[in-house]
Amino acid sequence: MTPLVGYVGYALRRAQGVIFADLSQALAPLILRPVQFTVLLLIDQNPGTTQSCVSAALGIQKANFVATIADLEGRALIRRRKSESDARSYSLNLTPRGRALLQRALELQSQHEARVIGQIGLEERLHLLALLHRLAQLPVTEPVKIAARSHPVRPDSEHAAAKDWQVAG
Amino acid sequence: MTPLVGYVGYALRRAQGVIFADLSQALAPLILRPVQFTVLLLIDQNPGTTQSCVSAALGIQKANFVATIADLEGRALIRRRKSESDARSYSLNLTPRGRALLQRALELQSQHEARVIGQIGLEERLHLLALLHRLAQLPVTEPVKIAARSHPVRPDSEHAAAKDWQVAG
DNA sequence: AGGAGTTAGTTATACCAAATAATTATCTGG
DNA sequence: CCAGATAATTATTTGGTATAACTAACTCCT
Repeated sequence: MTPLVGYVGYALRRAQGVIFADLSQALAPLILRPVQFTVLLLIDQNPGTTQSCVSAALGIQKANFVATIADLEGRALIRRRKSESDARSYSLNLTPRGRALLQRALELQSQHEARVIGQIGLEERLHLLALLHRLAQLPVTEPVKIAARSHPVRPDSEHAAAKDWQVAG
Repeated sequence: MTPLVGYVGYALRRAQGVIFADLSQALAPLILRPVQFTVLLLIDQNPGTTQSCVSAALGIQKANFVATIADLEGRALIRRRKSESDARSYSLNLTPRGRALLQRALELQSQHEARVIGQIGLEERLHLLALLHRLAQLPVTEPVKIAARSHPVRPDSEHAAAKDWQVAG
């Protein structure tokens, strides 16, 4: 029933879902989601960076990034201070607590990568990363949105719900 | 700013997004989304199949599949008939119009795959598919959901500055 | 034959991620 | 100094997914 396995798009989607689930599971004990982990990591490696920088690096719109950063601050994992050089922006740093949590997260994440290596091997993992990197460089034309459906489910149905666009993070 | 490229999860996510966008774009002239394309393809290759079969094959919950199938039927691309052998289910088939559209979609999709090959080459594409297949076989423990944020934004945030956001509990 | 339990399809609902637009405060370049 | 750009925030909308409940029809078991 699934001759789709021969399509790159489908295979990518499947693999992405599995890997994401595994990483989510790995970080769950820390009450950290993958995106939160990467935010901590980026701040750690770029002390004093700003919300705009981090969100841009992750491809997240700054508006949607506010709640994420506010949560991490609320958990005392990061600190936000008015930037000296630019009063509009905040400079972000990890708190000692954030650094400690990141340390534990990195261990869990390396166990996750170890599972990946268990599936495909050390050398093939590097090969995969190279291939994915090349794929990601395919020129992206501006995403044209298609209406969820051309015809209402039921003409008389008030708000026919249900959508069919895939992709999740 | 992105040392994340060395992580399989991140690289997968990026590549998946780009490839999905390219396929979406490719199918846009037909007002077909990737998932609709795959539904048509599966029905074409499994004439008389049911909604449950198709939705299960695609990993979509049957409840969320209703609107998708209703739309395709509304566009006269598929036909739904009460199954003879099981009056609960519908048997699905493409209409001539659906078959014609699928044909055009397949051409556009093969152009899409050609672009993929343009990025990584014919042989490497097969290699990639094999690697992704192995990744997808990583045992998935039941996805443990983590709350989007542990500390919800204040409900009455009319005059709430960022620093006022509270730690819930 | 007949009821218990199951399955196909449907509806309604809730949740969450992402996109958009508008606002305020601040910076920068001519 | 002012016009325009930028950082952060808020509110809102949209789209995908998950869940529960319901109806109708099937299966199995005795």
